[in-house]
Amino acid sequence: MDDKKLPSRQENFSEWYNQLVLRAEMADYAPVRGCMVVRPYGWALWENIQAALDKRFKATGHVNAAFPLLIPQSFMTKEKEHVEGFSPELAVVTHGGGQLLEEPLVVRPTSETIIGTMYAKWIQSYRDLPVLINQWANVVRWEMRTKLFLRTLEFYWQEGHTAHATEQEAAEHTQRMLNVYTDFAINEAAVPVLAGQKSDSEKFAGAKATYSIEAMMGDTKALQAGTSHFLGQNFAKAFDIKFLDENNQLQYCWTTSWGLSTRFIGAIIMTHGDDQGLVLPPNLAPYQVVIVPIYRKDEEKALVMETVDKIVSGLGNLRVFVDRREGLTPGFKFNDWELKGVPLRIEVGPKDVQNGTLALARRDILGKEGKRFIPMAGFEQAVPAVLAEIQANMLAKATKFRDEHIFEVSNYEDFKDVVENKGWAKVWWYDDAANEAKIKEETKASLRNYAQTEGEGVCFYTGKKTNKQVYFAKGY
RNA sequence: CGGGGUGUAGCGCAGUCGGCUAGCGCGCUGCGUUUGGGACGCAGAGGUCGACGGUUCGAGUCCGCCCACCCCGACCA
Repeated sequence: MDDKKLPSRQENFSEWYNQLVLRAEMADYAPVRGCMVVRPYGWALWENIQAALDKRFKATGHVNAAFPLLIPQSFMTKEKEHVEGFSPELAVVTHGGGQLLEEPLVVRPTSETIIGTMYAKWIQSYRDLPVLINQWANVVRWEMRTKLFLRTLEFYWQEGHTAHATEQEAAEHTQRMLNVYTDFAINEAAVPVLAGQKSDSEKFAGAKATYSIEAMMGDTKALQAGTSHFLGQNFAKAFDIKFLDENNQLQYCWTTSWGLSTRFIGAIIMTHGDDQGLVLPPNLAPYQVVIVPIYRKDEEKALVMETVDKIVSGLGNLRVFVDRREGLTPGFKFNDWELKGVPLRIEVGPKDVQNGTLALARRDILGKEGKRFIPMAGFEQAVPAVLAEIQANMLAKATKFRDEHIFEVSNYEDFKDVVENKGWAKVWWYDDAANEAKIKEETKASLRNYAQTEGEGVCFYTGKKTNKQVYFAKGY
């Protein structure tokens, strides 16, 4: 850990990730197995993710609320598939106030049941619909194997829960929120994702249909980065969520739920990070710009800091951090902020003050290539412009990488080679849960989601005609 | 739950065949010199060697049991 350099992604991607998360001070291991502490720098990134999503939720008509952490155990058993899916991973509270509880309480693994219960109480008429509520919350799932951000016993997320009068409206809303996630991932996080429906075997416990956004990590493994579920009337029936329609007919609601979690931080790290550390997209980075002042003597310091102050006030709308730490060399600070992934570094030294210039160093392009001097005059426009370039470049780079690692194959031999050594396989697929399970068993690759496809082809596995194309890949 | 690994200073590690005062690097504190790509000198602080039990004149070291964490597999946002 005290080695200056990280392990390279090439030689050990997993170790690279673990050390990076710790050393960049994103998170730390908690005293309880499988739990993590999200450190201030990691949480600041999460806050920016929250802000970007929350803005989009509000724009699509949602309001925020908070539902309780503890759920009566009996609630979890009301929807058949939901129980089966979640019972293995529930944390259960059996005692309270020193007494054995009459009914155990589960710590929410997700909130469909408790929110469904409340919706049943609140919804009477079609005039009450739709109900569009989101909550920012923590949830607990007792996972066997954990990894910082990607899978921990407790994690933070948002879960949206909506109730609608018609099937079509609920189905459209499921799609709308999937689009919101896609837009967020691409335009804020610069994480190119493929949005599509999950196979039946991969769908949410209790859903009619699950949709996901799938991202490709730097080791070409797939990460489910967000999900949107069409719940049909499953939960409405289990929790008695009913309304009277315009014709005075009693009907069950159609509901949806959708979530995106702190796992997304893992997606950002593994999509953009390099051997030098994190590379954070300007739109979400806790600090968009770090200024490293360079000086030797007090006279120089005074001059340099005067310029630094000018820059800070000139960049009032940006998240700027000035590294005022004494006793560290500029070189150390450069490396330190590169590890932390700050998109743009501004160096201000005596020579710059004298020449009326600033040195800009881009995080997405290391070394001399990414370093250039700009005139002090007009930096207020130049700096945001560079940030926009970085944002665009990061997306382009990640998209190129992803596209270069997706291969269309038409037979099982090629398929195995691709998912084992090359990346994702895009194939024509005739739905068959047994075959899907067999492929997963044999190759470790899972069906990520259905591609947006037109036309017809021949299933690579069965040779049957089909109009569906899917992505298979090893996943996190 | 299976397989592998690791527990010695905040972090990373060494500690030989059981031996006397438990060491190294980084970090940390103080002072000075440094500062445009991971600075240096000097002086310091910091340890129930994961826990329990055993063998022994003597245990970080040997034996037993337990615990914790990490990695790889079966499940998952």
